[in-house]
Amino acid sequence: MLVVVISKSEEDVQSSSQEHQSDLEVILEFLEEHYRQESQGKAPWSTRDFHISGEDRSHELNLHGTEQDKPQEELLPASKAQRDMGSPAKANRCDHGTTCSVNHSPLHHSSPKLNTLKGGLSPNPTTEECAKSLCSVTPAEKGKKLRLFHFLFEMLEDPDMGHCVSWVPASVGVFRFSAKHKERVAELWGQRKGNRMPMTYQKMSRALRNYGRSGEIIKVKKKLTYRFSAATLSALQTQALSVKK
DNA sequence: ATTTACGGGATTGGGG
DNA sequence: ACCCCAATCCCGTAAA
Repeated sequence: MLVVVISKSEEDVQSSSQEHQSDLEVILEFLEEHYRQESQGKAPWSTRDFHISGEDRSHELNLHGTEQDKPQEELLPASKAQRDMGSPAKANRCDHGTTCSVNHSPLHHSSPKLNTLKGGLSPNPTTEECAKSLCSVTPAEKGKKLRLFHFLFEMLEDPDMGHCVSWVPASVGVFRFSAKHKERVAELWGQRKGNRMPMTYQKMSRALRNYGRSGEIIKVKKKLTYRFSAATLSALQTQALSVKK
């Protein structure tokens, strides 16, 4: 396992671009966490899952997270004005209500679907907390609220939101907010929750940090960057797949 | 020196 | 009434 990582590192050193360097840092973060969990005898994912499929996927992906932000920076010029207006979501892109017509990823309307993780939960039993929390969250069925990490996953799977949040290439489950549009994600989150007061990135990121305790989402030591735990991610992905079918 | 992002204790609110 | 816990508020600190 270490061998794989080392070879990856060398590759990054060779390419020596700053972006690759940053990704490497993220990967190292991931490794540390992995090691931590393993040393507790509770590795929630297999070495294979992490290093092979993860790395392989990274080579397939041709995206560059930081680049993604730039070309579309001005896509949402109205977002601030809309925030001031009070009920912006409906005017802007779909707030996942019943009347949206934007082209969506298959996951887009997943608030009801993602909320039924129970059915699609992967049989990965090692992280009991995660399994428990994911299983217990079936808001649509039970009338509970949508959870923040479901919402974020939904955003991440939505190509239309790529300029606000996006997966970090070459690192499994790691995602990054756009510095310019992070507030937009928070806004949408607040709207989805039906909050009276506008949600902000600051508040949302605090909620994100709270996930650190349960291990559902872990902060990466890099600006605006977080990582889904493997268990959470696989549960969400499994759910996504079952929704697709 | 200033701005932005992070960290975390305290509080709130909904569900069981 | 009480407990639990995710979400939110708020303020201090770190980092760019």
